[in-house]
Amino acid sequence: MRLVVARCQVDYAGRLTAHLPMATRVLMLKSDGSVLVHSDGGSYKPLNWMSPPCTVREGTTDDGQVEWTVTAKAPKGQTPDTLRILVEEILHDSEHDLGIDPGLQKDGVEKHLQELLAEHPATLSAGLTLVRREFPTAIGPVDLMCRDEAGLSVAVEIKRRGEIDGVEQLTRYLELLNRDPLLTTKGAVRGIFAAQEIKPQARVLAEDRGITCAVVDYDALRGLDNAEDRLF
Amino acid sequence: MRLVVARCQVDYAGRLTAHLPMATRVLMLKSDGSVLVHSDGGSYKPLNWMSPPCTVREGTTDDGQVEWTVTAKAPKGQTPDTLRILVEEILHDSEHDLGIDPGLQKDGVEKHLQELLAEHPATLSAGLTLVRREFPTAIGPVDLMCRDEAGLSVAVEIKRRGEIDGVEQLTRYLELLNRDPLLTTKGAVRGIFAAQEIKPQARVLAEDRGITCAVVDYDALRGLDNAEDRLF
DNA sequence: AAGTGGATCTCGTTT
DNA sequence: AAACGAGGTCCACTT
Repeated sequence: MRLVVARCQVDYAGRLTAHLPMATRVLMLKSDGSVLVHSDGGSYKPLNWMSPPCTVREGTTDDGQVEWTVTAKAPKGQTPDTLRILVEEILHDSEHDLGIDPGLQKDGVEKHLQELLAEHPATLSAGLTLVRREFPTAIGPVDLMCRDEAGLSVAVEIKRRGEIDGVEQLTRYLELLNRDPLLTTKGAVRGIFAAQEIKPQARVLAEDRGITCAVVDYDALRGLDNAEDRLF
Repeated sequence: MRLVVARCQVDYAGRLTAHLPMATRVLMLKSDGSVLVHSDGGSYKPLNWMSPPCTVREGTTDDGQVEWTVTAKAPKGQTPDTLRILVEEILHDSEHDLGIDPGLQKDGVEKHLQELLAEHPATLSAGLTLVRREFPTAIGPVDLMCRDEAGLSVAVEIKRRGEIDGVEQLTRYLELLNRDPLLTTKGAVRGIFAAQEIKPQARVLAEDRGITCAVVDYDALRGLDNAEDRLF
């Protein structure tokens, strides 16, 4: 990774043509050949860039100015995109060995949602209390096992996006759970399908099978949680 | 703009939660408070980031480690997104004054002409039909690629003011396009140089090279377009 | 200000 | 490998 701060002008030709007038900018040259041109503002998107795979060629113009030409690997039969950086003055230039990056862990919302709903099961249905998280069955753990005011067992399946396969999953769980005499003493196990967003098809299927749909307000739950944290 | 290379760990909580294990990365702290965390690879998208408006607070943990907490301006009633950067070791740290950036030029006026002519290619030459806009070549996209009544390919270069360099540009495109057997089955690719105003020198050069000049009546084209809009 | 559609989209997952 | 959908989308333009 090479970090350069320079007065430069940038021209891009590819799907579109674009031009950056001479000004001071940050150039990030990654070891895979990709180049990012950033200004001091805006969002995470660079003013201009070249995505890998691509190659950087360093040259000089007739005037003796430094010129970087970044050429993308052309898709077969197509023409390569090019990024031309004309450097007027280099204000900073440093090279850094970052090593390989272990990469981003997206602790999906699903897991966080499960934690939050385990803390606040009553938001799903009034009077609901948690029995345990990750309640084991022969075909995998049920996200939340709860009990309602009437003492009935309630199995909760949590998804970020509620789609048909999630309903199928919960249905299979309910099938198994309803064979367990310990869970059905007061009556059949109820199912709640909880998600931030429930697709229409999934909702129809769920309701057809007597499964309750619960649209979860993630932000509200987080707020609820934070409010409690502040109390203690 | 502050550029930092550091061994750090990053945690994001917002629409989703995400975690970056301890590793060496580049941190870009822009003057609007926004922060970008980049690795040495991937595309222009940072591993993690915080978009403006947001604020950075520099603190120290109980262990004495540097910790940056970036907090987004929360939408009303909602909980703010946060980005926590735990810094283990700083390998590079520099501050740069970039000034304001003049911003990206995405060829604008010319673009509208291109749209209008793409809608009405026959105004350039009777019987002309559009094949595609921004037809790609190795040295940049041809504004319009068309076909005439005889089935010949026609490359159209559009300028607001037609000057010599525009003719040179179209000449380069034609040179490349005429090497493509798919475009030249019925004969050589023709060129049309279209502009609101064509300078005499450019006209001479174009005609010398067998390129047709077309003076575009911008107002008439707009009228034509509006008339069609009224019909449908 | 809110909504809409495109993007040099990027980034996953599925087919 | 291509196709499809979602995104902490971003971004410009419209209502």
